[in-house]
Amino acid sequence: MSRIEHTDPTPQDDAARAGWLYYVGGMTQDQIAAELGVSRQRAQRLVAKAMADGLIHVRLNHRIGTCLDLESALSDRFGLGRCRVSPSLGSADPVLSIAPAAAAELERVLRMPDPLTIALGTGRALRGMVDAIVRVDAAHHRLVSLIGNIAPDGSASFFDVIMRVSDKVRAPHYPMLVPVISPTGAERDAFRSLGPVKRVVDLARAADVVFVGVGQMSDDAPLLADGFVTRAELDQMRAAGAAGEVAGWVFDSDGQYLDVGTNTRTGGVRVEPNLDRPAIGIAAGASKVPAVLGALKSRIINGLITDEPTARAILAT
Amino acid sequence: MSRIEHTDPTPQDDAARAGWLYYVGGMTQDQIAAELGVSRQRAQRLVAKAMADGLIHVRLNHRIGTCLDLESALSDRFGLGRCRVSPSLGSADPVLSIAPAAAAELERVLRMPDPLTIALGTGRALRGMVDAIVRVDAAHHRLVSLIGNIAPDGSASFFDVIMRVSDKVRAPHYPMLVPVISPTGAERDAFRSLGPVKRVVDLARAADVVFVGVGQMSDDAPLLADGFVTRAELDQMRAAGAAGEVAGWVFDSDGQYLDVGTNTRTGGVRVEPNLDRPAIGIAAGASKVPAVLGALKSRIINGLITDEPTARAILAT
DNA sequence: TCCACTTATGAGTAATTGCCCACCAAGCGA
DNA sequence: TCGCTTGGTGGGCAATTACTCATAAGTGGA
Repeated sequence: MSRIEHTDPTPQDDAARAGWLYYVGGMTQDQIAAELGVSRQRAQRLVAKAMADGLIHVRLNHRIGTCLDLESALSDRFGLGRCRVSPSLGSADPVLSIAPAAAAELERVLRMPDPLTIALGTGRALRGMVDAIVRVDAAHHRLVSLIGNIAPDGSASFFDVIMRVSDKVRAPHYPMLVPVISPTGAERDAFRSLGPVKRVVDLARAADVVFVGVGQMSDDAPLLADGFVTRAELDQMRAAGAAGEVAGWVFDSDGQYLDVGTNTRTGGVRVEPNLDRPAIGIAAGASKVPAVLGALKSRIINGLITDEPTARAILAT
Repeated sequence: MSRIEHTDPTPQDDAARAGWLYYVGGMTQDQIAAELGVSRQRAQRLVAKAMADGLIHVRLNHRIGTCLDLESALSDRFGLGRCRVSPSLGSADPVLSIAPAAAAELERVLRMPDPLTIALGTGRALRGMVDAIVRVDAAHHRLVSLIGNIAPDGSASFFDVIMRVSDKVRAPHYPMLVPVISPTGAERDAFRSLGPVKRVVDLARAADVVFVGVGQMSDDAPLLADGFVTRAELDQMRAAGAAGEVAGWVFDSDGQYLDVGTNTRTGGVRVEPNLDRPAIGIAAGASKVPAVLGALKSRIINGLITDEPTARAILAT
């Protein structure tokens, strides 16, 4: 008889087991309570915890006809290499809708056997994507950040997309150790001239795949909400035609990068239009439509993951 | 403005959408009913249908410590290349427990970019695995059956594992057009000498990966239940030491193939012990323990996907 | 055209779940 | 030691969901 190492189940183990019994086994919480020898209330809490901790992954295994139609319409019009349209979730946060689709796409890339350099932006959509991916082993890939990781207030909490992916898939990650937006162009250039920064910049520029969010420049602009640009700067850039932003780089409604405002001081790497490698935009929401449209027009992104209402709105223009 | 092809949503589309809203969006059935413009009862039925049709995939994204311990104990003892132990689902059918784990493993293989020949057996466990896989595009692989597809009663319904995989992943499939077990050895040999059969046999023998169920030889033997062997043949083989069966080929408690009973008339390809390629057994249940143990001992299988109680029982011997 | 038969629908109802709250036990600073 | 916070527990209850059943709506064959 073999000896089995006996490790005590952690709270997460219990939650995982409860979630397993509930979602896969289809048992009632009463039955789970009996099986695990705990109270029904505890079983309920374990099941809820399993969900909250993302231990249980739910994914839709059916392409809804309407969404497929939208995908092909978008692909045709903008010549996209990759396009996914998730069904709407009604009035709920659209990030919830696109996160699983984005996660599936990132996983697909991560599962490629040849070593790749994967460049990532930031933002709520990317963050949702990361939370939704399952742990896969992808230690042969390199993850590189497109955007600086030094925030005006010094906090870096918003910029842990790359770190979280790295955590989950054990791939080496290369954060870009520069301010997202420097106070002056000179300071930005000073950072850029540092050897380690240069290397990360070169890596990002040569990335085999790019995943980015797309920011709007309306009053709810992420750049404004997160304190990277002031209201005055936002107004100035809007006056110059700003319609959207990718990795902090602002462009107009035709997807042409501007030469004004914070664009002269942005620290990260710009995603060049017409890349010959996949540059996938992940964005949904009514206010993002002009931004996404611009990025699609000039092919700053050549792939799109969005939701149904956004897809319709883009096609309606 | 682009023209969007407008295909009417199929019943499955509605079900998928309802399931999406319910499981991903976390909406109540009342809300879904309002969103889709149907009655609450209909929403409930759509959600149930989405689940029943396998449109919603639920998977556990956490390795429970206890199961990891069992996996390493099994790997150590039997020198396994691959080993997965699923948490038990209590008294529920163990196939439900191992199917998702088996599906994940098959998907992993299907996602490999180099063309592979994948050999498959049959049985309830394999059938469960197939039902649990998601649609991936794997047209570059070839699927080959290890076991004949002509049943004594002429029906082939039980043998559609390979066809179902093929359906889901669009890979070419090569069924073995011979009786599972022929009435006489001579007839079996006659089938085997046919050109098309020979080619499938050669393909199966050279398979890069093998997935098989493991059958028990106790009174609930699948071979008996499905009418491939008679009670008398079963008793004869048991008297000769039969402990289990893989792809219809019967072996003893040490995993040595027997030369008696139906083994002289079995139509399919035998999985040879000590393959240098993965041969993964998918089996769980108390009555299968001696069979699995035998197959592990002689390395007819060098990988195992099972559940917690079965793993414990195997290790307790 | 009608009838037997299957299939879908909505009402009602029992089971199940999510959540609030009062309680308890352990840890901790005064 | 005491009072306080923190984290967990189970009772109770309202909300939500699953199931049963009677009925309506089709469907194919005579």
